[in-house]
Amino acid sequence: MARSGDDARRRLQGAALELFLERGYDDTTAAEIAARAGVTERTFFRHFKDKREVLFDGEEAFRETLAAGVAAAPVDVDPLSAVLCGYGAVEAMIEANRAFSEPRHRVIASAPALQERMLAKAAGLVEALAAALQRRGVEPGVAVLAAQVGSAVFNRALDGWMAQPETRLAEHLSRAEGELRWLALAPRDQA
Amino acid sequence: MARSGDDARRRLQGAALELFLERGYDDTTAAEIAARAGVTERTFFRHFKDKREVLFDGEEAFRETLAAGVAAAPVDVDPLSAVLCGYGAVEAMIEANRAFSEPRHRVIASAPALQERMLAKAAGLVEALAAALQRRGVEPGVAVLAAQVGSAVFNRALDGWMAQPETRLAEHLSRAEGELRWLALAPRDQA
DNA sequence: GTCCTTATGTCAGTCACTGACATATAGGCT
DNA sequence: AGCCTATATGTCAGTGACTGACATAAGGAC
Repeated sequence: MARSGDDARRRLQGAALELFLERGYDDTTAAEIAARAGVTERTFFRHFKDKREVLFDGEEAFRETLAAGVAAAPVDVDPLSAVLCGYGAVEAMIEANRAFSEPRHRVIASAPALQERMLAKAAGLVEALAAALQRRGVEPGVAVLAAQVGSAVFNRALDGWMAQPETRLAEHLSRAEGELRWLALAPRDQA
Repeated sequence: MARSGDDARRRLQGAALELFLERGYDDTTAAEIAARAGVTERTFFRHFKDKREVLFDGEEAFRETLAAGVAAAPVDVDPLSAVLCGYGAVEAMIEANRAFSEPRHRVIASAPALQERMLAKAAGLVEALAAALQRRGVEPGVAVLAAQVGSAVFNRALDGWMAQPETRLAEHLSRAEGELRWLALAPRDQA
């Protein structure tokens, strides 16, 4: 009955997404997810630290790619640009997963508990970005600031891309970057 | 036995903070908190939606003050400055509560579940800021971006203030704002 | 085949949290 | 005073997330 373990893991993720879409997150029990995946509740909690986590797999790989992207940025660029380089490195990853992340996003948006976890994951990414910046010699406090600002820019780009998927993510990113620069150096404007 | 209800609420918050400091968040049960406050577990959950929430009271008032600060900003200022005006409006509130928020912050930092809730509360503040900006005529997407960036600046200021409480929060704020402007318009720099 | 590792099942238990119902108390009304 | 209503609380039973301890089965190395 026990083969690779990764099979069960994937079945659990699929079953969870299905059930969350069908009945909603709160009305789905871990035991039900496990049953649909053909395993027991205990196995569910061996694969995932808690019920929320079943929707947040692969965030570690994402974080590492992001940090690698920052590390790979040209030595002489400013911190914010380095962060945006990091995000550039994960664009492909994101654009490839759109079909899966769309329903996932809908589920997350419907359950406060999942939104909380998403925010925690995002904070983890910011932390990783800041750490990568520090390795480039950026002062810790400024590194966190740059990482958070970069994250905000990326969020803006993501939202735009969700609304207009026909335009490339990279395009949305540079558009958001432009908005940031306008915001930051427009003391005396307004539409 | 039932007087104002607010008494019990305050006792619960005090008991929770004490116990979390003594034994840690995870090793403290809601029943224990209730017992120390002289009420039952059921009463605890009548006052607070869940165990985490006992440490996050008053965030609603904070959010409203923040939004009011944005609304009260001069009509002609740019979005980011309006957000910083909002934060300026809560400075006094924060500086006054330092004695209480220091141990609270320590507890939160020690428990992942509490950090998650804190992030959720911060996201709520950003949402309120963005909504306030929209009421000033700022386009929704840009409003969220400005709110997040402003929040990042304020976080930076808060960290600085925690480390150097002898300097006023306002001073840290304008310092952080300077760092942001440097970050956003320094394509071609680096220390 | 034996042995070891790993994925899983089983079971009992703790604790967060909820709904339903009973009770007590403060304060207003007559 | 006596009554009445709203509100804070107590009591109790129940669900579901999550954990620790122990048993078992399957795959690979020898």
